[in-house]
Amino acid sequence: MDVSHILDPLNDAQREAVTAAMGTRLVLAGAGSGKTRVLVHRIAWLIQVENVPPWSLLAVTFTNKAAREMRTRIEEMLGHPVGGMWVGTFHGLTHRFLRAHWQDAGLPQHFQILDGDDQFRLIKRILKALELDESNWPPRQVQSFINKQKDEGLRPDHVDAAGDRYLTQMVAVYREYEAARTRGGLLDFADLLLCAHELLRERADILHHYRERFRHVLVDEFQDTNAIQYAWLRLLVGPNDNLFAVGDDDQSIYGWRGARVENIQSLQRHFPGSQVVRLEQNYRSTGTILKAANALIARNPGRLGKNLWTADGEGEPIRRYAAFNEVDEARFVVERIRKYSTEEGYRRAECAILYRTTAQSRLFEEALMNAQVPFRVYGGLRFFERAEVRDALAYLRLLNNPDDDGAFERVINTPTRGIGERTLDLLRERARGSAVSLWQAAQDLIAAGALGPRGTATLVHFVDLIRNAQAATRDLDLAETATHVIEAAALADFYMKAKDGKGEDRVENLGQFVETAGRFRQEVEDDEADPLGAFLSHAALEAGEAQADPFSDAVQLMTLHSAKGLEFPNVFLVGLEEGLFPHSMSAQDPARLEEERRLCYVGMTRAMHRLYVTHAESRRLYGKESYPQPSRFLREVPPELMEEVRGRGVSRPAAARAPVPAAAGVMGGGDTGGFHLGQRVTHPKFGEGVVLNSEGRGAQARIQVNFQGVGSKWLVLAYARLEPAG
DNA sequence: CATGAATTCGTTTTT
DNA sequence: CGAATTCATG
Repeated sequence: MDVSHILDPLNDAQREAVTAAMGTRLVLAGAGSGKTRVLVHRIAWLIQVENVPPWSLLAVTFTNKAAREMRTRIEEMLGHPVGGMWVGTFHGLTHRFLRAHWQDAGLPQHFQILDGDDQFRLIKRILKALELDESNWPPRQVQSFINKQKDEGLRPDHVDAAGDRYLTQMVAVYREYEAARTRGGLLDFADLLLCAHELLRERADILHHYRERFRHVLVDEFQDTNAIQYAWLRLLVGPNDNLFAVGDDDQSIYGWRGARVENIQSLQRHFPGSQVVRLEQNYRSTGTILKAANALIARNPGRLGKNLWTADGEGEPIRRYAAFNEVDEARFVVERIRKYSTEEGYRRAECAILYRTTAQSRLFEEALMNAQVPFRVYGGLRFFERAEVRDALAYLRLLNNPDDDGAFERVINTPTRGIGERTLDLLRERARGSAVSLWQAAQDLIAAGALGPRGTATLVHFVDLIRNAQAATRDLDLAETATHVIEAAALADFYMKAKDGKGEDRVENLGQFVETAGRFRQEVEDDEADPLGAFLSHAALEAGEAQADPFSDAVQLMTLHSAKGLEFPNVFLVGLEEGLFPHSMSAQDPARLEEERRLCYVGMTRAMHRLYVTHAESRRLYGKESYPQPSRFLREVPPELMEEVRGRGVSRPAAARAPVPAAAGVMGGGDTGGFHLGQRVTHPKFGEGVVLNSEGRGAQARIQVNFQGVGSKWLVLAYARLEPAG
């Protein structure tokens, strides 16, 4: 077998990983070191050289996009489609597994998936039923509690709430949630893994079968795995010991949603024969960018250790720009982008603006709009998340299973058909009282004549609508069914009449929805027994692309989180200010601060040729002016790698120079002697600076001032001869 | 039951 | 400041 096509494009470390003998391998793949390439080539190596049959391979990723990319690249490399191999996301694969083993897992045959939004609504309904006040029990908090437990593999019975009133109540809600979820024949995202794990754990025969089959398990982005995902992997791999995990502890940025970097260390403990390969040669960035990123991330303790290097040149210095305010920051960035795209021949799509929080995008959107520069913002609503699409989906769900309370609640009055809160409350009460679905309760109340003429009529109308649609679509395919239901419910009319001006868009999306359903039907095996059920799962597991035309040449705007895995010739990392980045919510906890630093590392390593870091000296935040210090991350980059960009000689706007006085002593908690935070002051020895903080009162009062060129100092107010800067 | 006013509350997000 | 959600009123 000629293996040159597999090995020739690889460097030594990559080759070592790809050709490794059987056994568990941990590939620590630095940013831009060819991680996907290694995964793809490893699979090609196993199939073509080690003669591993494709059906004994399982490759798992986090996102559908990554899964698609991996499959495409494998098939390109092999020159033909690979049948039998399982490539997908954790959720996609476990879903497939549970669909095959619904009976063993004790699930209804046509169980459906509860997505995040449905889950949230269900929790709200439960809180209401339990008469818990939402201000004391915020649904978001309850939701994250439940998901956290599940991500740790804990069912309600496993949570030890002894003696803790708060926990006890949370667990009670969790239990009630589980009951409602089970009644509806639903699994949430975490359940997919939890149930798959439990089934493998409890059924030796099934476990044996899958271990025999999947002799090779490969995982991408291993540092992002949570407890249950890792437990599932371990169980599946078992004594085969053929786990090929690729990850980078320095790019772990999802700790807040349950990811455990520690899994990387655990892997080496749990698989004692495992070997580590480091990929440190970077093919993306200039030497300067890598040096800066290395220096930054070196501040984090407890790393596995990795130093990126490049065979290419140093490149340009990192450019740092101190903007007067957030508007100036946006103006500056847009001006540079214009310059690069007009004078230097870069495409606009080769410029990315990366920010910490989504709220920051607006300023850049405005500035780009003013400058008439096309742009694309990532992370908006995706196709299956649009209200009109979710409405149409809810109708399909109701056809599929009328006892789906979530779907019922969503469309009972969409379009408005005169069923209000009071009728709905009666329904809910009845449903809860007799432990039946809302659908069943509706029939019962109609039969009992318990509703009054108006309520009865509207409810009968709705029940008939669903029943008739069920009957009428029995022999129709997916797209025809969707069309029928949209017609029958008069959804298009409803959106057109809504005066939010989005009617046209919405109706167009409905059309696209029908098309999507049609296309799905074609892609799915013809022998799919339950195309509607499969389509609904697909909609839940894959929310689709976030609109926008990926081919247009537009500046890319996104959060640092969504930038992971991408690269751009010109990167603008904006808002590098204390409080914003690192975010104030993470400032207290060292672990979270380290994650912020990794986020910064991820951002910097997205840049190929040029990296800009910007911060504003004054920023309007929540309607108030703030005067943030430059981010500590700026100080953690060696100064010799950076070059300050001066403004174009525009004079500082008066607003930034002389902020509106705030009440003395309020913000810093101390006595400021008439100065206020953010005020510019002069000191006979240290020169000009900005008031940052204060503490103490009277003779003890101290004030912190950040002096230009000197740094920040705490001064005793009584002795410091401070004067307002003129 | 729909509409505008009042109020609240501000990370990161995939499946 | 602005969105998103709740509240009071035709």
